[in-house]
Amino acid sequence: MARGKVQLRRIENPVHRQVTFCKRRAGLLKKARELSVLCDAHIGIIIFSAHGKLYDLATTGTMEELIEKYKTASGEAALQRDGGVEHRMDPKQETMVLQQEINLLQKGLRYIYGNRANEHMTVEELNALERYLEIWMYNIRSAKEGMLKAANEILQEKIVEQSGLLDVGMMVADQQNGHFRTVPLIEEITNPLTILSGYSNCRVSEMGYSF
Amino acid sequence: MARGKVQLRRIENPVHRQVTFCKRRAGLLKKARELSVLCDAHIGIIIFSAHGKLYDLATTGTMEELIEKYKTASGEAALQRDGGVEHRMDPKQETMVLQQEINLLQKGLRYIYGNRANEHMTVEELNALERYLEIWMYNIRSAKEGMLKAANEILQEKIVEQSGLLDVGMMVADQQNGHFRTVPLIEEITNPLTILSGYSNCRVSEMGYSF
DNA sequence: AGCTATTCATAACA
DNA sequence: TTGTTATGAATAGCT
Repeated sequence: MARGKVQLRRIENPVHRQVTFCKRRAGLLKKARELSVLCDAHIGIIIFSAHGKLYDLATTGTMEELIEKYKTASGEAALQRDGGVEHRMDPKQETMVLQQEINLLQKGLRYIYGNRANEHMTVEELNALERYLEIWMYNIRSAKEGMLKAANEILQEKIVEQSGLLDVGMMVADQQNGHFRTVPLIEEITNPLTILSGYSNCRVSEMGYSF
Repeated sequence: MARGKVQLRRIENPVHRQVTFCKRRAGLLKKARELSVLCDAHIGIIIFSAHGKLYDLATTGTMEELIEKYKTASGEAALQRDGGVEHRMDPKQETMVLQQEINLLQKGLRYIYGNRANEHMTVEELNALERYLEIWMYNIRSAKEGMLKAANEILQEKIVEQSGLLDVGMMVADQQNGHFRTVPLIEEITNPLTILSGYSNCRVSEMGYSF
């Protein structure tokens, strides 16, 4: 920033690095204090030097209070507070949320293929991220389709062998009226994450599979 | 800092204050990232706007990790920190870990899909996201495999045993009748990524698959 | 730690 | 919001 443009990479010279660390750290904390005052913001900053020494700033109250607020705001504390069950949303609402989340995932994936230049990451890093997400998407879709398709095929097959006395299909109870209804098959399920995470997240026995 | 020296007090004009908040917040986070890279520092920043909206940055790993380091470094006794197994099995702890994964993924998505100028991920965060995705993939495969295997076994078993007396399919009991366990399909799923990270070391048989 | 020469950040404006 | 520009600030390289 002065007498030479700075390169955005680690300063190799230890002396230079230490000096820069002191100066910029002071600058960063000053900026934070200014932002806090100018805009009524509450700011907490935690800095660990390379050797592990801690520097911190809390413009409002204590760092602990900010951390608590952070945990609440980032959604973690909410689950702990109200015991996990009662606060849960109605299934349909939850489904909508999940669907939106999946849409966002899919949008993100589409965006990757948009081939945008980026100034904050190296090409190698972006490529690595792309590869992971490609693999991710592939496996999600494959797993979803493979699992449900195979499950349906097995069911169909077994039922046919049993001479068709039984109702064929996956059934699930409607929690509202206690009636059974058919579980949507693969065509209706556009959200691979939801499906897999749903099954994965539960023990099968707890899911009420009954054959 | 330009076209007029700034006064270090709250900006009264709401429009000016909001604009300044946006710009200076971006500047602050940029400075933090630079300091982190240049000097090998690990930095966490928590910003609450006047209205309570959260903005955060963790240049290394996750904010939670930095908070843990902070609590240790600042001499506070770490709360309820004990043996790995018990710790791992505690649902609340598990929820915390999973929520961290979710936050990371969502941040990744914001980075990918949203305005890259406003959302930044460090290499460390990207690496963490990569690790989560790997675990995720592994568990999806395990779950799929486990489900199909279990389903096959049970279908074989039950169909032979029951000789077609029972309905074949996935059934769920109404929670009220107590006869079957409720299937926590959607309502137990707080987020797609919440998959199995707690079960990643379990074999299918250990996951309680039973029909 | 101080001291500039420069680059950077950004307040006001569009 | 997004961009432009005139200026005030921050700071890299030296002492």
